Amino acid sequence: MTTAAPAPSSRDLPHPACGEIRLEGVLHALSDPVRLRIVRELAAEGVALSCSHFDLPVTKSTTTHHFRVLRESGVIRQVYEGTAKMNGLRRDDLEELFPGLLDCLLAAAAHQAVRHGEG
Amino acid sequence: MTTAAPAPSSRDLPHPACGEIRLEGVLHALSDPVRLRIVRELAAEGVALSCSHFDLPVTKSTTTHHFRVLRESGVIRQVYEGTAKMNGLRRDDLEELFPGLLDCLLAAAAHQAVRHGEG
DNA sequence: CCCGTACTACGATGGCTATCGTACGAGCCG
DNA sequence: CGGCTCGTACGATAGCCATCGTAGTACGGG
Repeated sequence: MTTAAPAPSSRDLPHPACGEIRLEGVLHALSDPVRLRIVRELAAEGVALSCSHFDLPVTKSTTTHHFRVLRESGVIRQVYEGTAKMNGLRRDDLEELFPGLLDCLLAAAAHQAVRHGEG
Repeated sequence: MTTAAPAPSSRDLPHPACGEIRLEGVLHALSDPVRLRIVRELAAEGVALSCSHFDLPVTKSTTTHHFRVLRESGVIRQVYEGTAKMNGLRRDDLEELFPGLLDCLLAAAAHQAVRHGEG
């Protein structure tokens, strides 16, 4: 079977190990409106999404930059799938490192969104 | 009695109203190690502390800067008291705006501190 | 094989920011 | 008053960072 060897594509991306994820880095990543929006959308959909799925108010170069910041801070995991790059929240890792934090942050963001229109 | 007029000192500092506090700003404020440390210490003590109470690895100028960032982001409240400037967490305001967030962040910071020595 | 789509890499740029040093203002104490 | 402590203001600096445009790579389909 050797089903344990995925290697669907030769391109793979560097992710921080759980022990390397820093709270300050996570907070910094989420302190940008564009990135916070990305994370909120990922959480809402619940599944990995391609970069092109998002309709962001910045160019594609900048979008790439934001996704990289999220990946390098440990917030998301990125995997190539054909030409698409799928982005998924590292929910389990974050939950283990900072229990309850992600949900709390998402709730806070939702709370704020309701207050400032954009329900 | 007109006990409602404090005015203990002519100097008072501008604070954001609750409606002006933005989650992104709070996260950005807490994404700096020095500032996160300040907030953790304020939370641990539970009372307002003077700037000079903290033993930070930066000069006094920089300390002033960090306290201002915390105040302008809505995380702390600063009040002069004689020559000292007392700093207190805006726990109630933050709790109303982002329920549970502050405690969650503090727990995450504590969790990380345990993991990376400094228990 | 050619093309289109998805994303990246690189370089430039302007703005923010963490840091410092020095000089100063505000209150307290002797 | 004179000096002390606390904290600020201002200017400088260096580094980071969000943004863009252009050019390029990787993959899949006709």
